[in-house]
Amino acid sequence: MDLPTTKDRILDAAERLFGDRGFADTSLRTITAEAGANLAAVNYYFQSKDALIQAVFARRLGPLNQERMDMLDACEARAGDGPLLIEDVLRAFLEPAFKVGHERASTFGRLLGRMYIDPGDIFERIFREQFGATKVRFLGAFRRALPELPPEEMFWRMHFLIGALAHTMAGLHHLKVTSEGLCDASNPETVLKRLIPFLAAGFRAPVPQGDTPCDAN
Amino acid sequence: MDLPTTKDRILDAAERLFGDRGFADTSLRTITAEAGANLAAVNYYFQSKDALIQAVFARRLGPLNQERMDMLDACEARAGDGPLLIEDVLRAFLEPAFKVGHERASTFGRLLGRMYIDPGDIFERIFREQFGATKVRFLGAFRRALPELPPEEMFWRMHFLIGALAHTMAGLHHLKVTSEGLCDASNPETVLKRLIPFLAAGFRAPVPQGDTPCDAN
DNA sequence: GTCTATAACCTGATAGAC
DNA sequence: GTCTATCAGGTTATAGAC
Repeated sequence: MDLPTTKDRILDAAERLFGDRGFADTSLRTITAEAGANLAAVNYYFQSKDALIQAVFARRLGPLNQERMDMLDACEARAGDGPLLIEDVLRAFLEPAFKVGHERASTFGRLLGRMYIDPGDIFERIFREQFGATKVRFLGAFRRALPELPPEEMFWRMHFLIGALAHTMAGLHHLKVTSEGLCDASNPETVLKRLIPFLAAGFRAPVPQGDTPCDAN
Repeated sequence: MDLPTTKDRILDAAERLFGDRGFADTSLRTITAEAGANLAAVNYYFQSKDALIQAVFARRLGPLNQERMDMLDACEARAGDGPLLIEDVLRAFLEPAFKVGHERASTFGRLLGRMYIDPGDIFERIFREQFGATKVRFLGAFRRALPELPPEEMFWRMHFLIGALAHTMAGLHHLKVTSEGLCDASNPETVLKRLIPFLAAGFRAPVPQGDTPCDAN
């Protein structure tokens, strides 16, 4: 077995430190020091700090979103012409995220959660490049699972879903402190078993008044 | 009517810029330039950048959490010995946040959303100092509204609630883009009318298996 | 590929004139 | 209270030796 390359060690260190402290607060010096690499190495392998940030995300987001699609494929194959269960769609979207968070000792989990909130043009681009196809596929699946939901309401509920996901992944430590150790998230399945029913019930909630339903015309 | 003081102009500029770009990415020079003040003024009125960040939060969070408590008081007075409706507890927690976000042209809204995610010891302290009493009061109210919910599950669901709130406030622009302009949140009541039913249904969802209910002994 | 050295710049903070 | 000037230190990025 080969030792990890310098490039990989830099990516690993960056992933952990960005997740811990944020992007602006993590210097290339800190990253290369933790990676046991030279400061100049980060400019040799990547061109700039921004490019390093992009590389950190690209390494995980490609496989992550592929797994989401695969799970959704399996869901739809199983459903055939029958109804699509909202719980299954939610699991296809959430489980790969929590699994990669857990595998990487939750380092990438914090990072993924932070991506949705942190500012900067980089993230707008990362989002467009990495999530475009995923967004379209899941939007369709959510609509198929809940056809009576008006499009506007669907976007809102997906927005709430993203919020619960991002904060749950980024703030698990926060939860442990607040609950005085009662809540433990060392196993991704523990989180999913609670998050999926919560969100499924939210998605199934009656549509608030004043909205035009999909099939009103 | 008096013009805003230099101190207030600095606070206003800091509030806006911190919300837009984050804390580490906003320099004191940028803040004082936007405020039309001198760089040294920020160290004259506040002692340090950290102290300025704290002041920005303290100016709004005190009144915000007081209003939450007041609304909860009114809820509980109305309920008397009867049941407490989860929708009312949620509104007491959410409405003041969205109202302050809207009044301030959503500048403080983005900032408030970011607070939950951004790193650093400052925020842990802000959270402890500003939210301690609020957390205790609302935990009690949520328990009274849903007494059958096990404590662990309650913490999880409050965690999901915070996530939906934070991301909804911080990422409203994101939602507008994703929905291609379909979703508009210029009015706080519009958001609440969608968020409260979604979350209420989530809180009322059946408890997942394997949990010990409150009244199991 | 990996290093040292350094350029060019930005940061928060402060001293001291007015 | 408000300004200029500056300090001391950090940052990214790069040039060039090995």
